[in-house]
Amino acid sequence: MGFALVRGVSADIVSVMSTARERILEATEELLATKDALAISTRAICDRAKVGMPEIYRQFGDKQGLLTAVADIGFERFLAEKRRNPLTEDPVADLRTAWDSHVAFALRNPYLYRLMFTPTGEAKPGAIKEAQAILLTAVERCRDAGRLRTAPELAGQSILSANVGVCMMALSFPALFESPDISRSVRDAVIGKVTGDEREDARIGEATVLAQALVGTLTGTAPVGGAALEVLTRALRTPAGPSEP
Amino acid sequence: MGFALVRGVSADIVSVMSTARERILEATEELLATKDALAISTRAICDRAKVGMPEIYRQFGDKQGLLTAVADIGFERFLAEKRRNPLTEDPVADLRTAWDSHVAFALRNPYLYRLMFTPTGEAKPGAIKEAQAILLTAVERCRDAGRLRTAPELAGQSILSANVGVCMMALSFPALFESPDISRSVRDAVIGKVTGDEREDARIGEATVLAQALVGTLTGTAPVGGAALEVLTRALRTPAGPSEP
DNA sequence: TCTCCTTGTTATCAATGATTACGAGCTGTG
DNA sequence: CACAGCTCGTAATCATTGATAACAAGGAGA
Repeated sequence: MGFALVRGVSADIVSVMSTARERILEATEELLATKDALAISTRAICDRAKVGMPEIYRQFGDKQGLLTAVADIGFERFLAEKRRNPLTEDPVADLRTAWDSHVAFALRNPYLYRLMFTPTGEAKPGAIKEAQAILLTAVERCRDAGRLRTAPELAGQSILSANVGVCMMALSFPALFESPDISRSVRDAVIGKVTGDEREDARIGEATVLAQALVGTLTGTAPVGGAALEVLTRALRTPAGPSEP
Repeated sequence: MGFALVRGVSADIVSVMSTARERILEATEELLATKDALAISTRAICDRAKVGMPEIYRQFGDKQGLLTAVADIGFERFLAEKRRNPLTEDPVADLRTAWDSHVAFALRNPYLYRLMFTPTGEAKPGAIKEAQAILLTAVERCRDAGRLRTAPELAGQSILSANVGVCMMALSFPALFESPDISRSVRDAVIGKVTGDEREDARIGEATVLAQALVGTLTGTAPVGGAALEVLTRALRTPAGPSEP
């Protein structure tokens, strides 16, 4: 507790000669591009940030504190990247592109990603809740479009868990698990299950209506009409049948 | 390279006064029950194992080497537990119980699990391939039962990735992600997608055959026969139609 | 000007991973 | 039996690293 104030409010020259705190964060991020978080020494950070060792502890209290702050910044980038993805009129497709952008981020920043999603010790980055919130709104767009089978919270948690799993395996065992096929497979499975697979729904729907119409007509209990008639006429135009190979 | 031999072949008294190597491994596992792997000091291991510091380096060359060996032993336990699961006549249900046993293991041995599935640095435990192999045979049992839509390798990789993701999120963010619902949701999504959801397949299959028969009959291009006839008569016996609410 | 706060420097501590040197004790061979 | 060779244990030592303490420099505001 007790974050040091940044020299009053006169943080104008920041972009030119950034404050010590920012330089430390930046240096840590740069080192994270090549090394694992725990393999980075505080001295290396201080050298690169041109600050003395005590500065880290004055600013972040702890190495853990510094790493947690870096993880939060990582989440900020992560979420900013997701927010840049334009929303289309198909919320389910938007879920899929969000998944792909998640995977791309992980593969592009492996060490940062591990720091963000597998924190060590007690200090968890708080920004994960924000990620969850964004995912939740994306899922709720599906619900509002009538394309959700599950509770939105559960859907979001499921998607995020599976997404992280694909990334972690790709990072930990790249030789065995770094394949776009795996990502696509799991992605379509989870998203498909949660939102209801469009094509299958359509096939089930059409075929079911058709069958019901047939039964109704043959048994004389219900005449063919409405939706059943539409499907029936469409089926008649395509002699191969409503199902595709 | 160059694992030290264990004092000839006279490793009989092992259970009474175990060898140094075994004591070190055992001590590390015990400490892993409460601490993270990187938070364990080699001295603490040596104290508990009643060996001197050089013994670790003589046996494993490195702290990494020791941790990798422990991870491999962890995989051994992990796989032994899976092998104990009896196989039923439903290979898909077996996949689900394997998933659940995986999650249970992770929650029971959090630090060991993290060491196994998110190794740091270059040393990866080789036993992950064994885990993959076991999962592969389980998947192939599904294929042999005609219950697989995907290539077995891809199916196995997908299931394992998603399974690890659920566990890692539960361990890293227990407050937000340690819920059996999430595990079940992702499990059924991935396994269902890979093996084909039984009920949906049935519905699609029946309805499609029925529709094709109808079209064929009405257009005169193909008479109703064989499977279509069967489905048709069954449908006629259940006026509510083959689909359920 | 004087004082307070921030920042930078140096030195230092304790813990830790890793290694060397050396000796005790057992094993197998001549 | 004696000797060489190996495993194993002990102690001392190094370099690195996380973390602090002590103190000086320097600017902002009363």
